[in-house]
Amino acid sequence: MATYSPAQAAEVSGFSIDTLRYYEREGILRPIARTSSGHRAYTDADLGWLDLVHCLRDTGMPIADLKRYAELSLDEATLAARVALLEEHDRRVQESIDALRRQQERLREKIAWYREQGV
Amino acid sequence: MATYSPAQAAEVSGFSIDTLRYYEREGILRPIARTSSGHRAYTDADLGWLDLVHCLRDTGMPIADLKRYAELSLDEATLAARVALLEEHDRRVQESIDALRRQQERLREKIAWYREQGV
DNA sequence: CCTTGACCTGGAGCGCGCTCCAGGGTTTTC
DNA sequence: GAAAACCCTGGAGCGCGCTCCAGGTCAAGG
Repeated sequence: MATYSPAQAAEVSGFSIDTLRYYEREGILRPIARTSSGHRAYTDADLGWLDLVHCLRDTGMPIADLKRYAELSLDEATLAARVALLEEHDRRVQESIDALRRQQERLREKIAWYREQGV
Repeated sequence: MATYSPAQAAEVSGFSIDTLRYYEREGILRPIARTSSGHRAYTDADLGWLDLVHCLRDTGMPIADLKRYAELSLDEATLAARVALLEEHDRRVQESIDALRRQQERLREKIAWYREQGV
């Protein structure tokens, strides 16, 4: 199995090296394997998880929730709970998309109104 | 013209009293009229502006941009610039909606994958 | 009158999510 | 074998957008 240096992991995942360390400290990443000299060696599994983390962060999941999800992932028996968590998050994402669209509609009405005033 | 106490303005606008004062300090609200005793008296025009502010904040416009917009509003001759600013913002809102939808799609694929694994 | 509650100001504090730094080891390149 | 590049740790700092506080003024009800 291939491993990745911190710089490579940052490159692939799209997070900065500092952010990767921060996530590890926060318990969002399980402790990353180390080389004999103590340098981190990220695995494909780590990068796969980081890919999901990116998706969840981009959709506004807070760090604290991500941490809870990561803790659940340590126990195989929590699969259903994890799916439930993702589905709950999906609902919240849908709500924020809807809210955004509603406000965008109001914004466009405002612009149209300006246009009518002869701008 | 009706006026509104800080508490009423907060009630109507949906911002807290502290936030209203903060916005005034930041120059997002022009200086609010005062009663003889120095208490703020918000006008209908102030509340109308706050309504737009709420829309812009809800769609993610930063405080700094809002301030620029407010400064433009002081000069009648900047109507076109203001509309341009709103349209630019509308584009950014559209982009974030699109990004959110793309990530939501990935999230749903992940959930579907879990489901296939027999959750 | 006196109490109660809303309001005032200037400035400090906070929660979030990073980001940066000092001071030190390691590994790669020439 | 020396310089340059990369990595380590613990902890401080930061940008944003509020939110709260101390210490004081003002106004309406009983």
